[in-house]
Amino acid sequence: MVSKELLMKLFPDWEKGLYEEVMSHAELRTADAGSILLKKGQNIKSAMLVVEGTIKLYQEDEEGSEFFMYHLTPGEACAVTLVCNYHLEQSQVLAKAVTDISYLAIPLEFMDKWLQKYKSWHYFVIRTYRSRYEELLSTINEIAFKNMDERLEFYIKRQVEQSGKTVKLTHQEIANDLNTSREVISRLLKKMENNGWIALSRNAFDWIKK
Amino acid sequence: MVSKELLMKLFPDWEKGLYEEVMSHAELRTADAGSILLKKGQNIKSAMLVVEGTIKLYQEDEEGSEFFMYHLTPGEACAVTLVCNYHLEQSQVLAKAVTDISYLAIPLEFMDKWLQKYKSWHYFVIRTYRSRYEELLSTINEIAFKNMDERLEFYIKRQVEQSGKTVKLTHQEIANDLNTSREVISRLLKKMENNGWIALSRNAFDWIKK
DNA sequence: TAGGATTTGTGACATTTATTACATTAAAGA
DNA sequence: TCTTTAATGTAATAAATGTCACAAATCCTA
Repeated sequence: MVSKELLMKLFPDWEKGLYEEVMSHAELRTADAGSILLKKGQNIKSAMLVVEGTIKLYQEDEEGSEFFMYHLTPGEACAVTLVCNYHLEQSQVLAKAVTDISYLAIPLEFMDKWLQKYKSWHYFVIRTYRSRYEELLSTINEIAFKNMDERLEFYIKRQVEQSGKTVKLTHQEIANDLNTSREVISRLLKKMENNGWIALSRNAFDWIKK
Repeated sequence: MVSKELLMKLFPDWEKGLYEEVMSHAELRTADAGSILLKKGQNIKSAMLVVEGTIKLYQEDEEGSEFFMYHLTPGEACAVTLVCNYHLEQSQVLAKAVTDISYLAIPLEFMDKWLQKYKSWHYFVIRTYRSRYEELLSTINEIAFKNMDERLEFYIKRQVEQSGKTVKLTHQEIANDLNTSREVISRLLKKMENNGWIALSRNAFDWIKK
């Protein structure tokens, strides 16, 4: 069970009654770093609100390649799971836990009830969609207009925002997120090191620019 | 002024009172084919609901290149204009009329009022954001995973859905929408013609595949 | 209908990214 | 420590796309 205090901290704009409902109907689940929370094509069974840790959202293609879109952090919700009219709705995205996480899983039948009942929930859903829409816009901005060196820089900065100067990712993992090859990332990281932007080590590097 | 009948046809799920409000507060505006309705960075002054014609939504980069994302057709609304908390909100996107259009312009002060007052408006906003989010997902799917030949095919199919088998666009215009060069498009279209997918002519071509 | 403007076709070449192939290095176990 | 595995470095080459240059076709207008 989640405490009301925690809920109020994570979701400060909710109505009183909504906290109570969440406490009685949401299940607090945990998942290990690296585990897959939602797959493309999988039926959505519950809404997902992040309590602790970081989740990465991906677009998945037919062959199983994954393209990183944005992070979800505590107090944020997975937009696609919030609006499911019928139970057979399938996920369009892939969600993976980056760290060990805990999240609230809310059965879908409450989604429509709460939309009817709580204004603050309605606003929460709208704000969630709006902010995810904006994340996708900036993702599109990157891939539509920029070359891999700039995209990598943007990508690293987003990681640094999430988890600090030390980025604990292998070149291969970064390559997968950006849908390119490991060699390309190795070369570009080496160039960044030569420029004094990062300090490379094994399985990780530090962002030291500026 | 718009008739209630038209509104009911375009926006069938609204509440009675909402139709009245729209009729008294929305301004029906027209714009010529090709005109720009919203620029990146421009202050948003009113919400935009399409009544007639087609609008194209673009992502714009710093140098002014434009990348096509999706169409808006009658009964649809421009998501970014629907949720503006304060009046200084700036547009993240570029909106252009493809055909001569008419649309409802609703002053921003009503956005929050109607969210408070009309459930059907709330649902309308959520549905709008959800469907635009999904459009962006499929746009990302194209640019992240596919080569230009497949992207061009996808692009043409979307045009055909909008305006029929005859696509009235120059190679240069298509190149701008896909952020590539005219030569690339000319070559790929020529290949499609050789494959019997399209019939080329000046300023336009026909999609004849299948 | 001649001349100019726009659109399209196409070759040559540059750049960016992807692929292949291996060597080297660091970490993890046995 | 020695072995094994995973991660990284790097060159050579291929493929996709972008750029430049100019010809040809089509349309528009004087």
